[in-house]
Amino acid sequence: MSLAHAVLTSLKEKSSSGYDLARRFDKSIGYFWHATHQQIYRELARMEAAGWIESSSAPDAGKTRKREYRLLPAGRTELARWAGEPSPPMDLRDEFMVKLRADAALGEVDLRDELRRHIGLHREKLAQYRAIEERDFVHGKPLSRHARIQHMILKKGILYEEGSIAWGQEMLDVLADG
Amino acid sequence: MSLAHAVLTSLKEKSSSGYDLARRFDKSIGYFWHATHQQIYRELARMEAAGWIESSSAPDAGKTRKREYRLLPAGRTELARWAGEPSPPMDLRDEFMVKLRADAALGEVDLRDELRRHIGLHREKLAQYRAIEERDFVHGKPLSRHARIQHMILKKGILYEEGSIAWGQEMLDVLADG
DNA sequence: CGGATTTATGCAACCAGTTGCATAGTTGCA
DNA sequence: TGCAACTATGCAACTGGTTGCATAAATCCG
Repeated sequence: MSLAHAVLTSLKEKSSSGYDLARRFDKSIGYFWHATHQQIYRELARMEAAGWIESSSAPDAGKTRKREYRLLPAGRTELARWAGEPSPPMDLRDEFMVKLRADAALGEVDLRDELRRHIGLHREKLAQYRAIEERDFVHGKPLSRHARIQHMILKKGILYEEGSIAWGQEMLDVLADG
Repeated sequence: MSLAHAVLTSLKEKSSSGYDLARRFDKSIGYFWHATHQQIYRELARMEAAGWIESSSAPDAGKTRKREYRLLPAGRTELARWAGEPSPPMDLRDEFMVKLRADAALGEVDLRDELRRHIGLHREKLAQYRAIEERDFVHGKPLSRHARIQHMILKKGILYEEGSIAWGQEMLDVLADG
């Protein structure tokens, strides 16, 4: 399971509350591993019970229930152990591909509008990623190892979105001829 | 949920036993939606209860328990209804990306061997896909709408594998400099 | 002042996917 | 003849992910 370890990584970078983690997730590792706030709270509770992290009322909590979670040495050890293990290659699960195949078999469904919508979504994400790239990585100055790895992770996302857009255009041509 | 509809699509193409479906799954739509034999048998039972498919002892069953499942009109209607609904864009869930990020944060994990292994797996899949492409789609003769759509689905897979290989090479350079 | 939105946490129920195991007939082969 | 491998189906238990809901304080804004 990766969610716990993704959270540990986030906490290594910065001690945070569950809420902050949930938001930061969507803007970083979330490109490759999405999680709802529910899952994150559940993992935090488990990991605290396992002694991987600890928590206390957040410094900026005021009267709220806000808690801050911090990585413990046992959590760091566990993260390193897990990172060194082999991982299965990503498996693709694309519902739209299944629908295309259904259309191929039935020949009575018009998927062009839906495909155009998807291309639009890919364009939006690509624009977001490019904005982050320009802001964080591309201004000539030399980058740290940490930053170069993060840049490559972002690039993987950019590559995927670009590929999806190009492929979508071609698919649109095929559906138009039908 | 898509698994049921992926199975319906397969049955539209050809009435089959659960075992055959499980094997064909890995060689077609399985690129974009993997399923174990367990899941498939469970879906078949549900769909038969719902009246979407029917079954009888397979013609070539002999003394075995082998059953053949067939699509019913209600199943075809359901498949068309579902295919016309909007679908969420695929969400990426790549464990290796999470590990890379852990490495970036910890700076003590060497992921180069694992990355090389992944590049190798992508090359293997790419070779498989290319072999299927040559066998089924590329011999000059004009293709039906059905075949052109299937070809595009395969191309999506090819594009993904090619992108992963190229990206992996670049990532290897970044990890080498560390 | 008061209602809408945002921050922040969490329970409970459900659903989908995975794993381990059991069963039973068929085929290959030494 | 016997046993290993393959075809074929299925149950039960578990894990991970999703959805709906509940709570509660802070902040925004007319």
